[in-house]
Amino acid sequence: MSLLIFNTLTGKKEPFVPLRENQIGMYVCGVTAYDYCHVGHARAAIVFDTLSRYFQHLRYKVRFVRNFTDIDDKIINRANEEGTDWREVNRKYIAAFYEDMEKLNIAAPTEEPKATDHLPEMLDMIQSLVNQDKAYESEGNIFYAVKSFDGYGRLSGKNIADLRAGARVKINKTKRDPLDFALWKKSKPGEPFWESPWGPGRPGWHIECSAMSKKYLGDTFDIHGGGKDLVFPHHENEIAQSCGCTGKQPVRYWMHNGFVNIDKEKMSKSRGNFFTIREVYKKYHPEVLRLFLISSHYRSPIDFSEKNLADATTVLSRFYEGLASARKKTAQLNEESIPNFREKVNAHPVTKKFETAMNDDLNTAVAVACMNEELRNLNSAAANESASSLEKLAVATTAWETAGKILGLFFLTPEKFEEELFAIKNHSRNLDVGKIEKLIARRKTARQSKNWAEADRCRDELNAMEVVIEDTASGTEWKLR
RNA sequence: GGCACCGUCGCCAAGUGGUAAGGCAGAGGUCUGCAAAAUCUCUAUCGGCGGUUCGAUUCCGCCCGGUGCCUCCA
Repeated sequence: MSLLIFNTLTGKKEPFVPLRENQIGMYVCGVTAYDYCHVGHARAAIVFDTLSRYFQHLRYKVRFVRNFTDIDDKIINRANEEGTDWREVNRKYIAAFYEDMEKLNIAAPTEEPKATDHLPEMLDMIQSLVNQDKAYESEGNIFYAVKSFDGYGRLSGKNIADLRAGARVKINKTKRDPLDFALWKKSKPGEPFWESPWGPGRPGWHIECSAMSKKYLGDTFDIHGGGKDLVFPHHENEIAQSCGCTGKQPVRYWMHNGFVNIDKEKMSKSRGNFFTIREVYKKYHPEVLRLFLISSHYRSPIDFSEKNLADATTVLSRFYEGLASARKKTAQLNEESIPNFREKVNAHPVTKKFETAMNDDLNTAVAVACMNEELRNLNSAAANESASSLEKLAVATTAWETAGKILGLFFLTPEKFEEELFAIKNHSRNLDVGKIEKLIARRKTARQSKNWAEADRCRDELNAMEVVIEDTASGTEWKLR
């Protein structure tokens, strides 16, 4: 049973074999810091965070690099629009990025390099390409000569001859070939610039990833990830640059996640059909968003909709409630009191099923299904009075919870989750908690005197406020529908 | 125009050459004063037409429908 990963380069699922035993080098394209992140960014972050967590579960040491593009036309434009400095734009949106990601329980990567901190590395690479005649200067710009690299197009499955250069973008007359791309762009007056052997300018977009992945992970590393939209030209160009420079294949496994759609169409900035992550947080819990995004396979498109988020909310609430009741039932047990606890957890059927799903190209959809199935067992066992089964329940609960944590779930206590969910649901309703509690107390009194009619009246009133009550052994509990 | 991908229950979503996971919604039962929660049971032959095969939803071809990439984009 080994891990299979779909490699964009070959178009097939391949057994994953790391370059160095027990150690993985992984580079994921981060964001250009010029605006708030949308749900598409969340998906990419979640996919590769989950992959990293799973690698760690498999006892690999992961060196995870995720960059920030902090110099680019869009950043400069945004600075002009907002009437500030481009550095201020970076500061603002990188801070926002961290806020959004933390709430999604995205773990910090090992390294988070920024393009502008790596000018020497980029200039070195460009120089090397120029020296080898794989890049040329034209009017203060440096372009990569695509024709000099015969592997160009392999990643994206494109035939260079088939590309209709200029079909959608004006042909730049300063290039020798329309497919050539900029390694270095001459700066225009008033733009930020760095000195170079070819005059003042700034790096092209693609070169930063080649330079930074090389610096932090070496000439060849295991995994490079990003959204499908980066396959061409970004990653294609990266291969051309890195390979052109070092003569080595830079990446062993290329992984690309599918898009988040709205009404079947790709969510994107240019279409304007996007929801920022922070907008979503106003109505749905961040962990709900995470669960929703891992409920489909990472390479499939996923349709973002209110119904889907609402369904995910229902499921996650069930997860947390099940976790709470299973833990409550096994509260008097601990790891030490159960012989070979860890081994039992690792050998538990849910652990095995979970690993089988994840080993199949990170099939989180099946992994979530496993959790749903096991939850039924957990709930049944938690409702069972038999003390002899408690040990089993404790093992099963930990196995189940561990699987959830690898998926990046259960980063809150059930109580905290419930509290935050309440806050989100109540945000638009603004219910009077005092009134709710008063009604529950009145119902309690009525029930004690078997005045069912009065008790039901109280409940109807609560129901009208979308308050659902639940009579348990330890008293009446309530939550928002 | 080139190159890819997708079309599975009302909705979401896995999957396999031998007759289809899971979730939401729905129906019924248990439990409950009644509810709720939990639990149990039930609900699809996989866009269409051909082909290959003992057998296809799963492979091949065509058609229909949808999407993506060929510009920046997770």
